[in-house]
Amino acid sequence: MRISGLADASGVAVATIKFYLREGLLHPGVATSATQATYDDSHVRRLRLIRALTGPVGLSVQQARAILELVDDPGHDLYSTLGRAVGALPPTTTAADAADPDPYPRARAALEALEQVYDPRFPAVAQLETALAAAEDAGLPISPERLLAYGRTLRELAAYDLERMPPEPRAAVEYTVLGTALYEPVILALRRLAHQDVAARLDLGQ
Amino acid sequence: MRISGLADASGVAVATIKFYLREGLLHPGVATSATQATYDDSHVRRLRLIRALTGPVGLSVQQARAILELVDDPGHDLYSTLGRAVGALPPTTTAADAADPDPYPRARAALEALEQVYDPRFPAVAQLETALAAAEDAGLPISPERLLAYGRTLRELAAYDLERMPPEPRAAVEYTVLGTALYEPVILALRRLAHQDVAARLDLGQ
DNA sequence: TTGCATTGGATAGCAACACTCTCTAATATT
DNA sequence: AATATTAGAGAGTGTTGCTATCCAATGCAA
Repeated sequence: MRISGLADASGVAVATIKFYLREGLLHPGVATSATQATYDDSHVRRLRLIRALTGPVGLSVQQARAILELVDDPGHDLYSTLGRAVGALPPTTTAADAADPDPYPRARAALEALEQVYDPRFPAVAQLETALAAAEDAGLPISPERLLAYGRTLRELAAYDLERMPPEPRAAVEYTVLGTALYEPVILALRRLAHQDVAARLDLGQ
Repeated sequence: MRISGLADASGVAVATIKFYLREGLLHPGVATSATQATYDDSHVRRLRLIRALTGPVGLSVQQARAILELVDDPGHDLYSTLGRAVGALPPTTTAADAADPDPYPRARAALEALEQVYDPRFPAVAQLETALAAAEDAGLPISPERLLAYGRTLRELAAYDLERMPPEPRAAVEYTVLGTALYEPVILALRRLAHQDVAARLDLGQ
């Protein structure tokens, strides 16, 4: 398959495919001459993945590249690979000042209350801190009880996810990394729909 | 307080405040002369909210304006106000073709399985459909069982949220609209941390 | 009251982003 | 032989979220 065939098969414009090649999101085809290369099904699948990440998931090209690199070349332990995947996902946070003895007070309190194992260098800790601070700044602070309720519920979901992890390591990394990214929009949509469902029942009951 | 005082009090640059005024995110101060206006605490609070929405929550200026307008001027029923709020939130989806008899097959199946009340015009339905289609395209389809598990759990969380809704209508709208937007990053961060916690315990157990 | 600082308001500029277009020389295809 | 397509590189485009510059009017301190 040549580039125009790949464009047809994937629904992505030739110019855009060339852009992804240049940006290193898509592996090159096999060159058959100075002006020709052939592409196969792996390119079609990869393009679908790229479009899913840059489209519905809302990643930038940079973030998508980071995720794809992790899938292509995962580390050996799940814990740190997950950490790196989350670091590539929005919202982007900057590392805390090394001199600060307690850079994430809100997040630390929440995680201690939940009795969760965590590493302060893990990006999601900073993300949690930032999100909690933002809610506070906006005048809607999250109470410890609510945080506990949220945390417990989400931990159930996480356990559900990891119980269903494929046994083969390579597939496991793909499952966890892509699952983190791809399932988040589903979770947000379901939460929004659940709110509306509950609100509708309340309105009807009035 | 003049504009430079507002800048000091909020930590937002004068030029940026002017930008928000122009864009209609921030209400004007009270003009005291042709070249002077005074700002008060309501402007400081609003700026904090704007920064929370455009920063950690990741909204564009356009989206933030839509949310703020809803908070300023809510409708009377919670259900439709929530609908409009979700419509302003990412991921943005386009309306389905009116001719299509079943524009959201995946979302419909999920919501029917969950026995949830929903309106197909509600933006989160399209968001769910898009997210489910993206997961499929990327090669990680979400099984009906998983969707059911996610949906049930998130419905519990939604019920928890609405139980704690303030009684006063105006405050209720602010709570639901801002809570939808502001708490989402918290939920994502908690989910990511829960995954890592579960993964760490698995690694240790090996 | 003189003179420097600040203000509101308008306009222009800028850097990042995700493409998209154009061009060229080398090949394929017919 | 004529036409189309390709890889690869570079420049151009439209959008976004500020940021900088200017101006004339005003405030305020000496």
